[in-house]
Amino acid sequence: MGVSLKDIAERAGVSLATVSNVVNGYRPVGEATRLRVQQAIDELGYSPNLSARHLRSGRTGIVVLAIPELNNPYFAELAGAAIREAAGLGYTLVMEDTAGDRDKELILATGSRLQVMDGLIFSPVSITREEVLARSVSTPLVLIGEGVYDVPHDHIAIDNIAASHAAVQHLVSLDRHRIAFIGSQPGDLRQSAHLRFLGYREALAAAGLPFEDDLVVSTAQFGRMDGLRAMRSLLDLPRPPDAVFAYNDLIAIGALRAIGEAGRRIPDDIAVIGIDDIEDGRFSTPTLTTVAPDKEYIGRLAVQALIARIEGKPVSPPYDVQPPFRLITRESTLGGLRPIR
Amino acid sequence: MGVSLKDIAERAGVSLATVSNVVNGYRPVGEATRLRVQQAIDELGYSPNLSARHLRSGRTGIVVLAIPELNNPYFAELAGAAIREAAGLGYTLVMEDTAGDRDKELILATGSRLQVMDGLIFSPVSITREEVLARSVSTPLVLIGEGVYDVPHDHIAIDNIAASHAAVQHLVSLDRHRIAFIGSQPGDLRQSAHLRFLGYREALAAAGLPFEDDLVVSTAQFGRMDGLRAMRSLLDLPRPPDAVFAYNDLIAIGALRAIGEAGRRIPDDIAVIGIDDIEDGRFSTPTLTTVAPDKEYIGRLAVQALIARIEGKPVSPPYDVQPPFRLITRESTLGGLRPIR
DNA sequence: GTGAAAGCGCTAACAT
DNA sequence: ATGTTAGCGCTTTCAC
Repeated sequence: MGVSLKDIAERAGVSLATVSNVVNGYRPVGEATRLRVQQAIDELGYSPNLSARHLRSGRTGIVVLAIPELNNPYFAELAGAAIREAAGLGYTLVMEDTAGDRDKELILATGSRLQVMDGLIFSPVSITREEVLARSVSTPLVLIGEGVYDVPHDHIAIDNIAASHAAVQHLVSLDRHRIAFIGSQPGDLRQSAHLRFLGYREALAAAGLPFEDDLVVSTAQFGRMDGLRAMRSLLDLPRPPDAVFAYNDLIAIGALRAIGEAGRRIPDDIAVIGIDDIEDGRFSTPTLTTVAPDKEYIGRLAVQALIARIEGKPVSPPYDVQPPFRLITRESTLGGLRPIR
Repeated sequence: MGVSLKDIAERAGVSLATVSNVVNGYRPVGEATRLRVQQAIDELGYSPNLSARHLRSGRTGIVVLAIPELNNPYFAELAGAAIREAAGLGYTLVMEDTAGDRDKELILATGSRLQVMDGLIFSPVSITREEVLARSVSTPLVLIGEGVYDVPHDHIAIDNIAASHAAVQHLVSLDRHRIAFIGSQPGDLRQSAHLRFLGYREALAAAGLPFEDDLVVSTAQFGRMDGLRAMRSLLDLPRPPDAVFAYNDLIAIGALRAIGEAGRRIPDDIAVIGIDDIEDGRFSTPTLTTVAPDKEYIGRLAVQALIARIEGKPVSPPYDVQPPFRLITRESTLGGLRPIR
């Protein structure tokens, strides 16, 4: 094993507790003593054994961020912000890719793995509200995204209905009348798909446009290939849409490709909008109009809220935060060639 | 705290050691006893406290994967494979984004944080060979990528010179004579940029093509925006290139965009090839020709090698593995419209 | 096949 | 301001 507190204590001729206090600063230490101890630490190259500390204190210093797809740049960008924030607050963030798998999600939510982590930031997709409610462990839990609502935990998610409404409203303002939606889910899998669908219908209604079943396509996953396939089926329709609202940017990018392959022009024939503002969409051809949630904000806030709970700070009721979003218009709806800044 | 071994022991009327053996199977346990213990475990919902186990065993069960950019899909894809492999072998993988920062890399390599981790998988970019050699701690280290060579650690990296050679050779076979390279680094920052540059020169020489200083552009980072800017400067040349070999796919995608903005055709006017085979390039317009390293293989192998060292398995000298790569031709060099399978 | 007990390194309550 | 000490939950050696 490495150098321990005891080694330092002996070297500096002080007690264990004093060394601990120099390291952690829980109690004041005399200047002369501190210096001697610090010197011993430097000489011997001491660094604390976290397992021991955690065994003693009952905390591990580990928080878990569980997301459904590490491959999705949306989550990768969000995770980056979360990792930095956690590190800044003295915690280690471990990422867990659930792949949307029900069993994995259940294990995480009910907390069999809880002995390892102080808290969990969770973006569920397959799990139900009841299953989260049934959770018995007291490890703090912060939910992000729209998998589950109305549970007694901090929750951070953009207003999906409003965001979708804004997206579709943008297409309407461009005088599109046959607006498709890609990404609806059969059943309730991925709740946010449903919410975004609602926002879509709401905006259609507000614009006095009819709703057409044919123009809604569900997808198995939420990746580029799903968008490509869905768009192809839309293009095969007797009367294809003149605009597409995609559940997310990845799907939208797949749709862009399908439209291009079919020889249709964007946005002249078909305009496309997504949600997420991933970097791909800023550089695609054409560039992708999107609704941008503040990922940095979401990632940091989730970590802050979680750690506040872990450390017993807030007596407040669970937060329910709706982070800001904004419409970013680009070539896929506005047309033209708009050189990147 | 949760349920402990002691609770189980009392409930089942056996000793601590017996419960431990049921859980870990180090020693045989009588069938009847095992059953009683197992029942107690199930009833009380016991799961071992890892901090205690690790304190006792001197291991943490944590391995760290340190990469320079979590945002780069190449690393995100590789990380996914590594996380799964680690989990399968009973380890927790923690990701650390160094952002290529020298200080962060030094701390990681010299091992101040070592008490927390059993081993490190490291993709260095700013650190030197000497600094890695100077490392005093014995925590196993596996290097991936080309930051550092000839150090006494397992090392996994594609043959960069050969990969670059193959890429440039492909452009040559398309009868391109003015082939540019984007991503060279001033100084030795990111060694692989230098190696890919060497492969580029080698292929030019092999084809009997002259080397032109003007056609080599260095970039600050390795992202889409860097590729965009570099390509713009190339387009401003009196005699722009007729092909571009980019350090990676992200840069290549930025270049695609710049070429499109300038109204040139791909590949008719300028052909583009990258390295990495990230998903973006499979769906871009045009789709991107690339050299594909086997990311899944690299991620899994790195974890396997590391854990073998941690568990003291191999007496073998450090591996130096060159994972396979292959050329994937797409529209950005072949032209046409090639519908995605 | 099973039990008793030492001790991993640390923190915090209790002394001085 | 500093020291002493009791465990946190577990693995493992030594007994039986």
